[in-house]
Amino acid sequence: MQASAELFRRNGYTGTGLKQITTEAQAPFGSLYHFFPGGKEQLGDEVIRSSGMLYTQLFDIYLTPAPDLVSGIESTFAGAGETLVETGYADACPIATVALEVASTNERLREATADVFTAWIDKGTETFARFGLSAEDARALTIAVVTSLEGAFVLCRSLRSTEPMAAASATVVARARELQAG
Amino acid sequence: MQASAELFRRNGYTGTGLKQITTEAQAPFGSLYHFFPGGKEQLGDEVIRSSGMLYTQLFDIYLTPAPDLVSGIESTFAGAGETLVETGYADACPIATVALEVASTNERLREATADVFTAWIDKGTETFARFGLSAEDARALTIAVVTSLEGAFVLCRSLRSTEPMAAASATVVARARELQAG
DNA sequence: GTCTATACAAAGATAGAC
DNA sequence: GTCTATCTTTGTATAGAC
Repeated sequence: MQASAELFRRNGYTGTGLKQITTEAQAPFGSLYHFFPGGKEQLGDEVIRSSGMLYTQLFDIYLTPAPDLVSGIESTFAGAGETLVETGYADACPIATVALEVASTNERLREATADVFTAWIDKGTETFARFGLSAEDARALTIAVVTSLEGAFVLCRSLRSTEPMAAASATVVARARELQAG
Repeated sequence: MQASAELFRRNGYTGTGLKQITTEAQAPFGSLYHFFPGGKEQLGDEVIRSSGMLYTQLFDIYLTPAPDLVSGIESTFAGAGETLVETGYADACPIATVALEVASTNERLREATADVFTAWIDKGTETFARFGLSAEDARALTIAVVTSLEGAFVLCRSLRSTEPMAAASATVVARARELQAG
């Protein structure tokens, strides 16, 4: 399950074989179908949900303890950039690659990714509201953070540079200042 | 080639079979290896570059003729949102899915996607500079546009909603205003 | 030179031995 | 109940008929 998340994140859903997963996890092949009778799709579903939900806590790590909105956003993007560099631009969003792969091809998995993004947005909205934003503005800013992060991951991983992460950070900060000014 | 681009965009690189491509294109299987001796990787390389470079002209369509920076950006995001809705959230960026899939698994294709993004950034920087921004600011704003679009595609396709596109648009507009004010 | 037919490996899935 | 061995399909790639 841990190994699956890692492989899906780096190689995608269609790019990861079940044999590869059991080999990596040092588990016998048959046991996979014991724990996941629904096969690859059930495994994918559960991996998306668990690894996605795990990321919800990043809001608590980076944003909740921040002294103000702007510094919270800046440290979030800085943290994402560091992770990218430390892992050789491999580890980024746990579900982005899979989300794009399945969006038009597998409805069950598409819904799983949608549920994860929805959870992130709800959590972020709640967190940003504590900084004095209206519910509407807090939601818009959260979506801005998530979309900018996701887009930055695409460009950073392709270009092997953190420049897009910095540009994305400055952009969201500008929006945060604008919303905070009212 | 046209059919390949369509399939790669919707199903990804690993998710698209060569037989699927020749069937869709109503071409005999053998002819694929006649035109692409390098097999799937060469085909992928050429599809990424050609479909990616084709998108460069979107800068000329949406941004160049715009009366000002903000309305140009707004019409770009609005256009992306319309395309998404019209195609049932299938067609978005021609290379995003593939870019994430190959970023850590296929160096040749990763470079192809990087070359495309670099071309977009250079083209956008040039376009934005005409609106009076410094080269540095024009580049930062271009990267903001591309990352926000890419991230919005991820969320919009997963959630089947254009809300992220609207949030991304407002965010980039805020940054554009900030840069223009100096 | 085009294309059909096939080779060979790897995919997902299952049956049956332990 | 766990896992090995196998089945079927699908993938990429190629050889050879026309």
